Order: sequence, then structure tokens, then C-alpha cells
Amino acid sequence: MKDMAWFDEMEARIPQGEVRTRFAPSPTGYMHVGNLRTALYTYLIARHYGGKFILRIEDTDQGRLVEGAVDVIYRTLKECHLEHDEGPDVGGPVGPYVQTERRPLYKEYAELLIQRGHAYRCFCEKTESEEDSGEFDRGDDPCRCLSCEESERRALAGEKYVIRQRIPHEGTTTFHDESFGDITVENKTLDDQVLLKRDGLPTYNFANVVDDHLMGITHVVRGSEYLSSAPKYNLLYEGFGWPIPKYVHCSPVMRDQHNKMSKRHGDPSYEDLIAQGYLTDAVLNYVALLGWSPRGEQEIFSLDELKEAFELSGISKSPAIFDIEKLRYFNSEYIRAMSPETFAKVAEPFIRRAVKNEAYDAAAIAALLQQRTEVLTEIPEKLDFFDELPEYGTELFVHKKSKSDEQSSREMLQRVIPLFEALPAWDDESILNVMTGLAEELQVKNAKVMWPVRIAAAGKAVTPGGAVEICRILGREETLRRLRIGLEKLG
RNA sequence: GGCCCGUUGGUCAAGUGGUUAAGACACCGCCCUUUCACGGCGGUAACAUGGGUUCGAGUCCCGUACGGGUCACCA
Repeated sequence: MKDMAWFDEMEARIPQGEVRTRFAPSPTGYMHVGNLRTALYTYLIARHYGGKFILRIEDTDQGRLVEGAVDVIYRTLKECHLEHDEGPDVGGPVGPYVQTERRPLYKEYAELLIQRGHAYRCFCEKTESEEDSGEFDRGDDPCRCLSCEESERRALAGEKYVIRQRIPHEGTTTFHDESFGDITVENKTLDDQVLLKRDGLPTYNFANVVDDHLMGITHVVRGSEYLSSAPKYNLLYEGFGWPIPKYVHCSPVMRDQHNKMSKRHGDPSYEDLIAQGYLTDAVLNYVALLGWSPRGEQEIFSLDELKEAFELSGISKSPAIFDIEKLRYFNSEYIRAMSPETFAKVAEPFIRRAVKNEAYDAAAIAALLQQRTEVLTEIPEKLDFFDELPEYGTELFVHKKSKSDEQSSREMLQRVIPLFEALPAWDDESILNVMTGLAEELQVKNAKVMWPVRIAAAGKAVTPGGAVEICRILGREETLRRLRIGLEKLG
């Protein structure tokens, strides 16, 4: 074991006097919605208090390493604008920020804890069945009572062992959570958990405490599944004589009443949502509100506004069910709030999936779409009539509200076609004037003229944009061709 | 099963002893309108349950039910 000067040096590196939070994912190659929310809250707490946001990779489980998984984390955080101040890639004062690279540290601290009487070496080799059967009473573990001398001797002799936390059999432990309040448990319900595994790597629980302390973490944000192990954390901090950080436990994001969102059930990850046409900002905004509520009634928040508004007191205790319908709403709000130029840019690839004909202007089509799009991926199906006039029946010409039927439609088309042919310019205003002029002349509602024109031009009952816009984008020639086809259908 | 936590409309949720119990999504209706949307207006719909405490309880206490978490040399 290192001498105390070494430990003092480690202590001296810890930044003081600022709020420091950390997002500590294990690299599984997948960013769940729940994970993303934890990252967001963690980030927001740091930013709200003008502190630092740290990324730490928890890869102590050798069995679950996934190729490229760390890149998913970097990419997602970057896309979501959750920039970290310290981390494996950007460095920082308390590195390294990858647990496998910190490996030697944990053993030192485990030994320190032994010295302080809050941990012990356990040489027992129990089979899995013994562990599972529950027949083995941890309280009777003979290693717990081994003398220091014997323990040292056997370790030096090369006997394999794990290091376990020594938890008192008596008394209670109380810890405080920022959203759950004080929680007290009896120590006898806590077991002497393994701190250092036989392979020399720390368990999650131990690495977490050591790293959080050495990195100066002030607010520990994590899922509520760790709520029950929190008392053991406190005992660990106390055993070391370290200050206890603030805990913020977040309840899970559910897919329904009974199940957490999970990859296994086919629930979407962050990346899946993006692929499905959701915008990063909308996802972030929605996720922020899943389990946290602001003071006022505002619901649409930019990331900067969230930094300002985010308060621990707004975090809720009960699980929240992920509602894709509400995310759709947020997404449509974000789409509508975009400048027309920005929307045209993000929509163009989706427009071109359906509209291959370059003669049809993507920006012009985007303008029709912006107010009617909830999710980008639903764009192509709305535009299928541009490249090719769909097959349609004359019943589409019948529309009660517009007072249109097949006969009136025939008449309107007959009248509109020559007027369109004679039109000097092909723009919205000219096209509109032709139709409203005709309606006025015939003393009918505008809709009675426009309905058949739009139907003939698009061959569909529902279209983004009205008769004027569709005719304009199609161009005069194609419009006339389609109107004549419509007229033909009507006999 | 033991321990811990939770429970307000279909969903997200406000609410910290006295409210006509907010707001948002979804749903329904009306208006606007060149289809569909957007927008505007209005509507349906909730304190899991039983006991206390209190002049008064969604709010406090106890029990019950239901749900979740945890009980790994996984995180």
C-alpha cells in the first residue's frame, strides 16, 4: 500500500468550491432515452450552478465491452450540445477518466479502507449455488474476523481474495436524497458487498465512490435503481472520512405501466428517434419534462433556457411513461419555429425521397410542408403525387363542403383550362386571380372552383398546400396536362 | 419473501392543511379556411383504498391494495 503522502497528494488534486457533476455511462453501444435524460439532468445541474460537467467511462465489466460504444457516447453528447468540461478525450485535472485506466487506484483505496477497519479480505471460495441459495450467512463469514496479521500473511502467500466492505451489524444508516428526502435503513439489511473483485478490478459501487470523491463530484445523479445501495455508499464515504455528495436519484422512464424502456422491447434509443425524423432539440426538450417540471407553465425550452430554469426541486419521484404522441407535438412545434430556410434545408432530403423531378423546387415544396409536418419521415408520403399523377376515381371530385360534384367539376375545369392557357404569368397571384375571378363571375364559393382544380392537379383528396400552390409548383404545362386528364375522366 | 420507494384525468404533470383541483399532449365540438394542417374558442376526463388527526385533508399519521426498485466478484 502507498504511504499517506501519496493519498494526500491525491486529495490535493481535487478541485474545491465549485459544483461538479458527472455522467458516467458504461459503454453498451446504445443511448437509451433514460440515459439521455440522466445525462441532460446532470449537465443542467452543472450549468445551472455554473459548475463543471464531467464525462467518465465506467468500463469495469470486461465481459460487456462493446466495440465502438464509447463513440456513440461522444457523438450523442456532442449532437445534443451537452459538452463536457473534462473527460477522456479532453482531459482534466483529475484524470484519467476511464475506469480501466484507473485500475491501480482502487486497490490502494481498498487497502486504505482495510487499514481503517471498514473492509476486509475475504478468501472464501463459494460456489454460485451456495451464493444463490442464500444459505450462506454473510454475518458468519469467517474472513470478517480474521486478524490483520493472518489476512496479510495469506494475501502475501498468494491466496486469491476479494475485498469486502465491513458493514456494522447494528444500528441504522440514513442518507439524504434531493428528491426523495431522508431514507433510513437498518444496517443488518445491508450485506458486506464486494469492493474489489478477484480480478483486481473494482465493483461498480466501489469505483463510483472512489472516483466521485477523487474527481470532486458534488452532485451524484443516477437512476433510482441505485437508491437501495445508497446507504452502503454513505458508509463507504464515512469509512474513508470523506464528505458525502448530494444525491439525485431519478425514477425510470417507462414504456408502459410495468416496463422500463428497453432495447429488448424494441423501444427507440436516441439514435432511433433521430432516424425516425425527430429533431434533437425536440427530443431533449421532451425528455427534460419527463420527470421534471418547471415552476411556470412554459413547456418549450431551449437548452439555454433549461440551464436557467432547471431546479432540483422539480424532479419527480414516480416513474414516467414515455409518450411518443407528446414528443410528436414537441417536434412539430420545433419544426414550425424554424426559419423557412432552415426547414427547407432539413426537409430537402426527405422531399427528394419522393420528388425526384428536379423541376419541382424543393424549397417551394418545403414551404407547403412546414406547418403540416410533425415528423420529418412522414414527408415523402405526402408528396407522392408530384412525380406521377396517381390513379384516381371521379368520386374525388365530390365534396360537400365545397359544393362540388362531378358535374360542377367538369364545368369548372372546362372554364379554367383556357384561362390558364391564356395567363401571361405563372405565379400564385395570377393563378389565384383566375380562380377567384371565375368564382365571382359565376357567383359561387371559391372552393367550388378550387376543389376540382386541386383534385385534378394532384389526384388526391388530401395534399399539402392548396390548388394555387400545387399548380404553381407543377408548372403550367404539367398543370394543364393534368387538368385535361381530369376533364377526360369526367367525360 | 425481506428491505426501500412510489400512487392526482388515457399520458406528462402543478399543487407543501382552506383552490370552482392549474397547465400541456391526446380525444370531441365549433370558428377560420382553397383539401389537410396551422391558428382561435369551448368541452369530456383525476386526488388508488380504508381508518385516523383537524373546525377543515390531494396535502399530516397508520393500515390495505396496486406498481416499481433492490437483495451479483453486472453496471
